Amino acid sequence: MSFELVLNNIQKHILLDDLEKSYFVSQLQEEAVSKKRLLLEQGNLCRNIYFIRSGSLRVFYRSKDGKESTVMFGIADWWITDMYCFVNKRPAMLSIEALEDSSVWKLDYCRLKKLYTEIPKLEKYFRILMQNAYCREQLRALDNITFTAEERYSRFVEKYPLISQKITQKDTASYLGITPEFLSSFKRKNQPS
Amino acid sequence: MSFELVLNNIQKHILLDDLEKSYFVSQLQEEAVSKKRLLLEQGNLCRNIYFIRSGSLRVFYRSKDGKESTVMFGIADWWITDMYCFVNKRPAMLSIEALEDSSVWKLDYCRLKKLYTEIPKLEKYFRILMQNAYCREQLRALDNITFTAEERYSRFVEKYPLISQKITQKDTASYLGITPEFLSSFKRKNQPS
DNA sequence: CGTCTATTTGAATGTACTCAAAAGCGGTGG
DNA sequence: CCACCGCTTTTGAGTACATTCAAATAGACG
Repeated sequence: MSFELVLNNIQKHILLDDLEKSYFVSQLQEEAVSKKRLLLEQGNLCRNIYFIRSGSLRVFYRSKDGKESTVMFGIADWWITDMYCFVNKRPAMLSIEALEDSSVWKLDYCRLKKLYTEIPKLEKYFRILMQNAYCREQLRALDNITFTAEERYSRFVEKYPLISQKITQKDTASYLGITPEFLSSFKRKNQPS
Repeated sequence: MSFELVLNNIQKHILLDDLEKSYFVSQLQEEAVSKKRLLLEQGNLCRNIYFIRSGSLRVFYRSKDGKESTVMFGIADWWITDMYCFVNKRPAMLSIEALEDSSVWKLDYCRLKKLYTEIPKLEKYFRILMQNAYCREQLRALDNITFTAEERYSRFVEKYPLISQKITQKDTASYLGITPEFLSSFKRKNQPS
């Protein structure tokens, strides 16, 4: 039942035979999240890593005083979780909310661990995913310390055109680490229509 | 000849037999970098990943107008490189300089690739390294968008006491994304001795 | 000892935030 | 289908955070 997306994603990096494929997908569990609902809530144990089948999600941190910082957005064909808490079996520091009705495949820690021993090639697959994620985050950190808010905004729009189109300015601001008011003010300045 | 450090690092995560160990270390090449010299220079092809035997290094980006942003610091027992350019065989965007006389083991892309096929367990090892690096960078990005410069500074000192002790304020500032003048000004404010 | 770079200090400026209020927009119920 | 409600976005004034530039001081190194 439509495991195409995740299997194609995997096969960009490694080759699985039919048995491995069917075993891999047998370990996935479907979950639907409707708009504005949380897939993971800050404080709860983060048991799963999620592959997004459809929809879009936002991973964010909420500080004690209520300020939200968006760590990442996820769309179809992306893996998403609170990685630190997932791999260390800690209560989540991050929440994951659906920006629209979404559907994911989830894989819990034990199953993933078992998969690594049963299909060692998956180590390579996830090694490459982690490697890409690392590079992405390092570039983001570099952007954060190098550019002004305005520059960061235009770089974000360029890099993630699909995502930046569908999210609200409030969420964009919380990803850039600025207030929605300030984002609004420099968008106006640049669109003097 | 003192491969202890790197072999111990590996054995925190996977088990290699003696043959694998000796093969692995046979692929490493030693390189010495004296203080202020560059191990990698922005623009040059980034062929290697480096394991730091001794000393300390700084990975940084220099923009056209000469402003430097420090991406990371590395001390003994850490792996370091311009990961994005290493895995994509691109000219380096980052430079790596020695903060003091240092010594590294280097491993080039081809050798690492060969090692992955010959000792598949290494996929797990690097998967874990990449996973940790990803988590670290994600937390850093979160810090950058959530906290003020002053808060980021004290969090940095707490998280990396060894590193923060040995580096200059100029380098600290370039890691935090602020000017040395501003770092100096709030350090004074908090130490009214 | 002298040179070079890092650090400090201060004034002026620019970037980004806070708070408050108004306007816009989407969803929901009557 | 329209009216209302809640949330997002806009706008502006005042403030705080952080930079720039310049000059003085302190430290490191040959």
